[in-house]
Amino acid sequence: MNSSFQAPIGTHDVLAPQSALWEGLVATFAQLAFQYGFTLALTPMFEEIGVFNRGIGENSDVATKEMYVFQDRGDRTYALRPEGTASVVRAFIQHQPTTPYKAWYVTPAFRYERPQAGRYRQHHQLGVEAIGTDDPAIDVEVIALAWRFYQALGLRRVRLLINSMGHDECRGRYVNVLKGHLEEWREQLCDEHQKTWIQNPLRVLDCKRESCINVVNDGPLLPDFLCSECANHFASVRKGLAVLGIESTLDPRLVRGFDYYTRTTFEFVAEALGNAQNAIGGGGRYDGLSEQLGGKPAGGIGFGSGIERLLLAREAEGITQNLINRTIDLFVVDTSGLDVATVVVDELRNQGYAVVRSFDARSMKSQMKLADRSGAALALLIGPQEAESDQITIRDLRGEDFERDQQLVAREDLIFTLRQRLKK
RNA sequence: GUGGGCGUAGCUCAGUUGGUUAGAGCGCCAGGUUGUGGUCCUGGAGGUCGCGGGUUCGACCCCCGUCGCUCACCCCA
Repeated sequence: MNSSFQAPIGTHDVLAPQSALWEGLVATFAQLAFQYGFTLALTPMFEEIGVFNRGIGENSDVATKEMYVFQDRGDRTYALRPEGTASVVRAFIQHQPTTPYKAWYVTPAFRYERPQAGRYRQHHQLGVEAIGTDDPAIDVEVIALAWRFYQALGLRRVRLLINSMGHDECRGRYVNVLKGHLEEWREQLCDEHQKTWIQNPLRVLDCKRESCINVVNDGPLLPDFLCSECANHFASVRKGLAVLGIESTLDPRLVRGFDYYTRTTFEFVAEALGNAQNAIGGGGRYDGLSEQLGGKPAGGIGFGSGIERLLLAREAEGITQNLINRTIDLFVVDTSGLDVATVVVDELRNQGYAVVRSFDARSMKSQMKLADRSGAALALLIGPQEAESDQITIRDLRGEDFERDQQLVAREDLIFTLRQRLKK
C-alpha cells in the first residue's frame, strides 16, 4: 500500500455504491435534455489551447493559472478542458449544424488548483448549449431545464441569481464608468484588487472582502447601462421565467468568471451548502464566442452544473432517494460444479433479469451469505440433486418466514415461475 | 500559490511519562449440521504505525524534512 499508486491530487475514484448516484443523476439529466430537444454532443477532452483561453479570457484565473496545458509529441500545445462550452461551440463552427443547435453533454473538467470541499482538479459537469438564436425564449428554456433538473434531483433550497451583462457596447460603457469609480476609490480596495482592478475591473464585483464590497456598493450597476435592446431582452427573459413560476433574483453584481458572457448570466446557489463552494450551476449567453473562435456570428446560451456539487447539495438537504434502481434480481447458488448454472444464468440475463453468481466453488453456506448480501430478492439453488433431476430450488431471501419459503420447480418452468414471483 | 488540522489493519479509531511479540469494533475468510443466508459462538488472515533522516541503550510516541489527505483564502462547478 505504501509504495503503490493512488489517484492524483484532487481526483477521486467513484465506486459503488456512490457510483449508482452518478448513474441516476446522469440518466435523469439525459432524459430531461431529450425532452427539451437537446441531443448529445461528445467532444474531445482536450483542445488547442486557444479554444479555451480566447473565449474565457486571457486574463481570467482559469486561463492564467488553472489550465492543464501540455505539449504532445508533435509539439502542439493542448489544454485539458476547463469547462464545457468552448468545445461545443468549436464543434458547432466546424460542423455547421442547422440552427438552433441544441446539445447536451456530460464531461470531466480540469482545473489546476488546490482542492478543498466541493472543488477538485478533476470534476464533472453536465450541461447544455443552444447556439444560433438570440430569442429570449431560448434563454428561458435553458434556465428552465436547469431548474427542472434540480427539482428532479429533489433539491428544494436552490436560488436562481440572474443578471444581464449587455452586449459589447453596453458592457464597454459600464466598464468605463466602473473603472472611473474604482480609480476614485482604489485605496479602499482589498490588497489583491488594488493591483488587478485595471486589468479586470469586473472581477472586483464579486470580491468577497468587505473593503471591496463597500466600494462596489456605491458604484455603478450593470443593468443601468443596458441599451434598450438588451434591456428588452433581459426583461423578456425575466418575464418568461416568471410565467413558468421560476423565481429569479436580480443580482446586479453577478459577473461570472469567463469573459465570453454577454447579456443573460445566471447562477444557481444551493443554500444548504454553507461554504464558498455553493454554486451548483451557472451559465449565460455568449453572443460573441462563435466569432472569437473564428466562426460566423451566432448567439448562444448554455449552462453547466457540477455533478460533485449537486451530490453534495443533495446530501446537505438530506435527500437519500435513489434516482435509479440498482438492485439485482437473482443470485444463482451453484454447488453442482456442472455447466447447468452457467447456462441458467445466461438464460436469465437474456430474459432481462439482473443475475449474479459466485465463483471459486464456494460452499453452499458461503454462497448463501453472498446471495443475502447481494440484495437479490431470490436465490436459485442448483446442487447435485437439482442438476440430476433437472429442477431448480427457488428460495426467498426477503420474506419474513425465510425458513419455509422454498420452492422446487422444473427447469422448464423456471422463467414462468420467476415472472410471477418477481412480477417482471 | 498561502495558511491551519491530520496521517496506526479494507473502514472507524485506541495506543498510557519513548521500553521488549502494536490492539479493539466493524468488515473479510473459515468452521459451529459435509445442501441453505439475516442473529449468535469459535477460529483465522491482514499492519515495514505515510516515507526518509535525526535524537536515544531503545521511537507509533520526541525533532527535522518530505509526500499525501483534509479544511480555509483566492477563484470557480
